[in-house]
Amino acid sequence: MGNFIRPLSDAVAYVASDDLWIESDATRQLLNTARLPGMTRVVGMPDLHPGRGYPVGAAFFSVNHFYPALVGNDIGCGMGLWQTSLQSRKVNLDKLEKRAQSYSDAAPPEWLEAALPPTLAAHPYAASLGSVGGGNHFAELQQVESVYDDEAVSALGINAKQLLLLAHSGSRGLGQQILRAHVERFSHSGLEEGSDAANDYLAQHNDALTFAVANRALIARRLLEHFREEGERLLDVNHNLVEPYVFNGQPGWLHRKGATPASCGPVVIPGSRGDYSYLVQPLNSGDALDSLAHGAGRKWMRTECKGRLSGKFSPAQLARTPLGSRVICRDRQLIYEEAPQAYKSIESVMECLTGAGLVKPLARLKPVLTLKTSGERSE
DNA sequence: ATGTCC
Repeated sequence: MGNFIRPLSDAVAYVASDDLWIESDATRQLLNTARLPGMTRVVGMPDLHPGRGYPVGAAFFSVNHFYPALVGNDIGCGMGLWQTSLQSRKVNLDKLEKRAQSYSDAAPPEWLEAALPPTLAAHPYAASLGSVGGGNHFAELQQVESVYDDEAVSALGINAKQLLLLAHSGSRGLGQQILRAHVERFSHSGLEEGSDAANDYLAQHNDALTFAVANRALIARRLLEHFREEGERLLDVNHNLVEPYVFNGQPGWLHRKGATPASCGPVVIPGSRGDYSYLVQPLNSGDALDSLAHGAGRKWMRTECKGRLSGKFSPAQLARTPLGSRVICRDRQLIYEEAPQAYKSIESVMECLTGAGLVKPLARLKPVLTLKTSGERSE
């Protein structure tokens, strides 16, 4: 067990194995971030990779102060899973792909007007609701490929003969605006627990969490309506946030920067669009700050993907994956940035999580159709 | 990551 949770210093550890790809830049960022005042425990997940100053795929515990800059711009980013009424064996992939081509990521204003409750309709960022966005966000139809625990899978409300819908998105422009306003006043320094500035940030942050959960629900609702299917939400968890937490009996603040909570029941650890995803039951993981990987994690920087892949693959070729799934993405740059080759293998990440005793796999999910329909971007 | 720098 201890072999998979590896110490880097007194306060810092990371979950890894000999077969896992971890960039030295990422562990360097992990150690740097651990030096912030008040930081007492830092754990890198197996999907750890370098970010802008702070690494992605890690959990950070601090006392007395917390750090909005560490949470980042996408406050409330997370994963929602829906059971759909689409029968797996009846799916015609060509037809499904064609139907998805006519889906636009931005929700029509008249649709939003009818769909939003009054509290959300009045929100300044209401126009973003129901849209997936860019970067690593996606909506994906998945087939239940293997079930390892029938009872747990049924208890979640899953019908293994019907497709699942996984939505990965966040608070869109809202979180961006909250971070920008914070950094303008306080740069990257922390906020003192209980101060007016801290309470003000937390109020905005919590609004963004609610907004992000609603966004994922509206994405699912729009997609299900588009395919004329029914659906039911099975789970929804945030992996970018800061929350009160007690570590070794000491109250403080847990920052999740791409770190899925292990304390909210079963969750999905998604692989890249060309790889499997795993539905898992989290196990006790106080050593890992009650956190899990939030995906496979990047292997290549965004800026190097097109150069490494465009000579070998056309965008049309990358719209079909090794597992037979289809990808809808109108942004030619993103097709390369989000290619399966740019990500670690999900098996290598899962080996670390199971090896460290952090999860029990419940089912393996195979991608069928991945949607990333954000608009054209030239270069 | 982003109602993304016009």
